[in-house]
Amino acid sequence: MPELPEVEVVRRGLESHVVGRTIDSVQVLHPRPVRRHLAGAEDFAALTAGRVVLGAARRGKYLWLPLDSGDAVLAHLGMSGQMLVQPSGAPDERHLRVRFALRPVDGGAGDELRFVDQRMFGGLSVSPGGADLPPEIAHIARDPMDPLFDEDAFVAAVRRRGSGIKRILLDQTVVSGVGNIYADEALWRAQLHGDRLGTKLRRTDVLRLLAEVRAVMTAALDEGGTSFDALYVNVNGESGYFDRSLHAYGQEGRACDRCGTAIVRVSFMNRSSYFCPVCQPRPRARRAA
DNA sequence: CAGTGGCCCTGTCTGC
DNA sequence: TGCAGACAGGGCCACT
Repeated sequence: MPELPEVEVVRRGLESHVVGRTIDSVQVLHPRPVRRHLAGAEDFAALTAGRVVLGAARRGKYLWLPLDSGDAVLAHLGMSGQMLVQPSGAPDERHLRVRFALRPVDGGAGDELRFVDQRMFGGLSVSPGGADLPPEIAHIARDPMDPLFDEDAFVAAVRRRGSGIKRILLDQTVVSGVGNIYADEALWRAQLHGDRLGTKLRRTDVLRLLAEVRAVMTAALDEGGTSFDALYVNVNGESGYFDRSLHAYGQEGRACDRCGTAIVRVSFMNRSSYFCPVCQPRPRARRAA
């Protein structure tokens, strides 16, 4: 369940291990992860083989690798995607989907960049001319850790919307990189209920919430960064971050770390929301329900 | 146009 | 034991 901090950790790993390398050959082992590449798997391989990777960039949860052709490999990890660098010859992972053979450097052993994805919500595509910013994701807002993130615009966008603040946090066109876990954690820290309407929030509430989004992401990044030395991306729930630092997400029935009240779980958009019913009181009833 | 909710996908876990 | 169903969930898209 990679969210922004985990994706950033992956980006750093790609930056140090893949940037500057030449892709010798590409093998697509399952069509679904390249479904967004409409021209098909063979075209995907043809456009990436022989190219040099010039960088590793990220916006929100999207990653892209600018190539020397001016195109970019655009990637989304979905909820179970991994990018692994493995020695060529290492046994294939059970859910290996795409293999990029990297040209050996200085006569060293060859290795591979592997896209592994169990549930295949994620995927790869080649973005034509997308080296700077793939047009496919140009509509996505900057994330809260981006130096160019516009706080005033964020506050204005939130206060313009008649949806609950949690849904707004998850809307990639308002702010990117926030998923279900960090949304619940930030709302708990800011003591706001996710159903509070954007239009009814005060500027100070929104700014406090934004600060908490950044705080929880920064904490996760600090912890995630340390367990990543060998470019080993563990996205199967054991980042070490989950058990130690979560106050709300997944804590149903456990005492709130602030007031001791049992954390409540409710269904939300085909998933779950967790919150403290005392620290994060529901907004006043919104007519029939 | 803004807002809402369904769907995609597979592995794991729970309950009958 | 075996099977059905719930659950995990980001982002897209159809619909109101």
